[in-house]
This record gives sequence, structure tokens and C-alpha cells, in this order.
Amino acid sequence: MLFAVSANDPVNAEIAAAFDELGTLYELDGAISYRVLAYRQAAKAIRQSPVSIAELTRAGRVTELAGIGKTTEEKIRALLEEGSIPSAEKLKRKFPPSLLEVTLIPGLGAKTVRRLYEELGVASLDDLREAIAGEKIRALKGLGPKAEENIAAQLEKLGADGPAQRTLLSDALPVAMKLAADLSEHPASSAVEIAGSARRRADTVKDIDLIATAADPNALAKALADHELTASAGNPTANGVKVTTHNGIAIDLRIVAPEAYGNLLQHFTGSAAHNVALRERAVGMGLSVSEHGITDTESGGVTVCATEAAVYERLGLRYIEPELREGRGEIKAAAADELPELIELEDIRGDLHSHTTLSDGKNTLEEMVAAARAKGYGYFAVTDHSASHGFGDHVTAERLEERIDEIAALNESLGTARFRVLAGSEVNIGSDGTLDYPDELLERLDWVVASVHTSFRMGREKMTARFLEAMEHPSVNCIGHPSGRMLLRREPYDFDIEAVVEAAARTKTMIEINGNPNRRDLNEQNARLAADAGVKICLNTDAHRVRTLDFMVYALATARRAGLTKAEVANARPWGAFRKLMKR
DNA sequence: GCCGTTTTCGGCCCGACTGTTTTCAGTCG
Repeated sequence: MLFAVSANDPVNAEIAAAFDELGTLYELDGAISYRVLAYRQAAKAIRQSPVSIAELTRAGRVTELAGIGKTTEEKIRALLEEGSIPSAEKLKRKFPPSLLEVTLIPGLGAKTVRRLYEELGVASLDDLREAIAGEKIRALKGLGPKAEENIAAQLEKLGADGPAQRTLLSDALPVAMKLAADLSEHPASSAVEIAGSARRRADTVKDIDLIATAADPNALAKALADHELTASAGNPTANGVKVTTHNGIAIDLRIVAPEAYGNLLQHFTGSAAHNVALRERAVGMGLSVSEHGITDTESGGVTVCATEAAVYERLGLRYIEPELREGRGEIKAAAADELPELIELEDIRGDLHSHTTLSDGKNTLEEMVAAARAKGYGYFAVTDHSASHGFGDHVTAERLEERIDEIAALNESLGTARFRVLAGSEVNIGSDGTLDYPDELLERLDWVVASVHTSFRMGREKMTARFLEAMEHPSVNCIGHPSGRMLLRREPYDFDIEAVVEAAARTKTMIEINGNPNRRDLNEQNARLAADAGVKICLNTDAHRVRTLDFMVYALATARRAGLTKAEVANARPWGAFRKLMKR
């Protein structure tokens, strides 16, 4: 794993991984399922925490997180102090660590894996291959030739491209939209919608869920199986079909009767955690929720809902936007009518991070500005890389001076048009927190984004101090892609997010949500934290060409998942009001 | 193991599919 190297504490992702592993070990050991579930939920809570779990634990506050109780707290302490969890060590003496990778094979759960281990001595993926070659699995009671074949097929798949990969939302969403549009146009269909994590606009997705109603369900399922994007398909039935596209994305189409369309869409939009919380609430009301309807437990009467809004209404809740459905307290908020009014794309009035051919962009200043105007924005900051950027894409102080004049002339030529181009820069924050242009030049700029592009692994304290130093600079308006994460590729660097947002609020430095779909940085948890601290958030694209000005939708998606309102987003204001929020 | 608009104990969401079975366990979402 690619974690920042420091002699300090394990980061949240490492602690979470330890609890996921512990859950699997207990599952192999035959513990009651709720105990296993509890560890998985603890792992999730740890992974999603915006603040350091190690620090929270030392402060005695970690049990404030939902899903973390006294036992988990003790185990985290052991992990911090001794480097491992005693109960996990004990279980690892019982089950070889290589057995854990066997549980990763789809279709093989803990119960089966344990039987394979105890009855056939299968302790690793290699052992499993041997057992299949010797046709030993089909001899086990309850398993047969078909089960053996399925395991063999999954093993082969695993060998080809490793365990199931997640896909960036930006790779999956266009495919999902194309398929939903084509299926909508099919004569047999009456409604098709994207559900699942793609509808919730998560950072990455495992597959794409499509929900439909159709006059001829078999024909619609067949249409997807025969679609030009489909590489392989399962058996199409009236209930739907599962296919894989040529670019390897799994698609799951489900077709239902129109009366229960709302129930089904709600169910398959998820998340699992949201649905669990929803059903728990329903049980308390004497109701039982499923994808087919809402049943009154006493009378047995079933309410079917054509819309999602009707599902939530029946449960005494305001409609909950898909982006909020992650089981992070949105049900309680909906019950109390305290859901935030989420920001919309139409609210965005400007984009404050972009590049041109002056550094590493692909379009000229004029082309980028014309495209930004066409989006209906009122202002647009051009922020090419700075003097020390490297890769031959740096901008010298002299060249930036010329750029400032070019932009002044451009603004002049726009005349009475209600549009303003901001002369800006994306300035490198050096490892000591200093910037790579002289102060006098920075003062001449309208807008300065400061970002870290070097020395990612300097350690938590130094990295935090580096940000604080940059934010104290009077010319720095905004921090760019603060965590440096690259989704599916690079972990965020280690820094104290709480200290950074506190300093940002104090110094009136904004923090961006970078909309590049590889980044989405701030992430949703940290964006919530920043907004709560009083930091004004910018939704930016970091566009390097005209086309990627569209990345605003991903910045918006993260903002909505963070529950941000229009008031919490700086560039949801017209220029006059935005300007008043600026540090200078 | 966690948690509290019935509860500090006793519950803890719901159904489909698959492969193996003559009624169900395991897995998944």
C-alpha cells in the first residue's frame, strides 16, 4: 500500500484495513454474524473519518463515532501501542493469513472457505487451484460440479486482472448514461434510470445499476445483452440481465412493474448503510421495507410507491437526495426536517482554477475564456503553474507579468460584458511553506491558488506547518487539491486537516474542491469539516482544456455528498459578493 | 460488537439467486 512514510501513527486506512481483516478472521472462526458486521462497520467508520483516528483515540474521543464502542476502542489502542490486535494475532495462528485471500473470491464466503480448509486443507489460492484440478471440491457435501466450475472461473478472472477493480465515476457515468439513454429509446421500455453508487455520485463505482419498467421486459433485457457496448452477457430474463461492457464495467439491469418503481429505485440506489438505517426506522413504526413495497406488519397491507418521494413520505421523512444516502445521519436529519438545501450546478457563478497553453494546458487563454463565458459564468480565473513547476511547463516571473497585461487587455476588450477574467496563478508551496514568486508579483495578481506539487512524504507535522505557512501569506486566496490524493492510484499525504481548516477560517483562505475526477479533493468528509469550521469552499475544475471545464459536475457531486449549501460555497455568489469574501 | 422515541439486555433489514437439494444453506447486494 502507498501510505505516506513516517515513523508516526498508522493512518485511518491502515487501521480500517486491520478491522476488516479482523472481521473476516472472526467470520472464518464462526462468530455470530452481528459481531462480524460490527467490525466491518467500525472499519468503515474509521476509513471515513476525516480526522486522525489515532489522535481521536488518544484523546479518549474515538467512541464518539457511531459504530465504535469500548471493545473496538481497546483494540485500536493495542494497535497503536503494540502494533497489532491481540485477538487478530490469536486467530491468525488458527487460520493461515493466505486463507484471507481465498475469501476474496466472489461466491466463496467464509463458511465455504472454512470447510475447504478443514476438509481439503485448502489454505491459499494455489491450494484452491490444485483442489479444482483434482476435482476434489465437487466431492464435498453441498457442493457439486457446478460450484467447482464457478470457483474455477472466478479464479481465472482473478488471475487475469486481480480482485474486482473499482472504476472512476468519470469512466462509468458516460457509459451508464449512454446505456440508459439507448434503453429509454427502446420501444419496449417505459422508464430507465441509473441507480446505485453512480446515482449517488460516489468517487468510484464497482458496477452500474440500471432500473427500468417495460411493456416487454424480455425484449428490453435482450436489447442490453445485444448492445454495441456489451462484451459479454448473462441470460436475459423478464427480471433483467447482467452484462459486462467492452471496457470491463459490470452492468446490472433490473426490470419491474411500474407501480413499485419508486420502491425499486430507492432500494437499488442504496447505499446499503442507508437502506439498513431506513429499514430499522421502519421496523420501529411497525413497517417492513423491501424493493417491492412497504408492508404494515400488523395488517399485512402493502403500500407500493411509484416514486421515491412516496417511499420516504410513507416513512415520515422528507425526500433525501441520492448524494446524501450514505447512512451518515441523513435519516435522522430528514425526520427532523433538517436536511441541507444542496447546492445545484446552476448556482455556480465562476471557476477559479484553470490552465492554458502558457503552462501545461491544451487551449489558449482566449479559447478558455470564451468557453467559460459560454457556460454562463460571471468570472473566471486563469491560474497557470508557477516558476518552479518543471516538466518544461513552468512560467517565469517575466512571462507572468506579460500575462497580467494580456488579461488586462482582454478584460478591456470585453467592455461592458458582465464577465471578468482574473489574472491568477497556481503557485507551488515549497517544502518550507514559501511560494515561488516574489511578493510584489503575487500582489499584482487578482487571484492566487497555492498547491503542493512536491515533497509529498515529509510527514504529518511538517506538511501541516507547510500549509499553515502558505495560508498566512496575504496573497494566497485558496488552497488547491489539499490532500494530493489520486483516486485508485495515490493515497493522500499525511497532514492535520483540523489544524488546516482552523487556520483557513482564521486567515480567510478558501479551500477548493478540485473537480478533476481523479482527485475530488477536498473529499466529501473533509469538505464537511471545512464548512463546519467556517471555511468558504470553492468548486473548481483545474481544467487543462476547454472540455474539462465540465469537471465542475464532479466538484459539485462531492460538494453535494458533503451536504454543502449554496451559502457554504464561495463561487455560488456573483462577482461582487464573491469579491467581499476574498482575503484581499 | 453496538446501541437505546419500547431497551443497559436483547435485539440487530430484506429478498433473490444459485446450486444443491426434496426444503435449504450460503452468498450477495
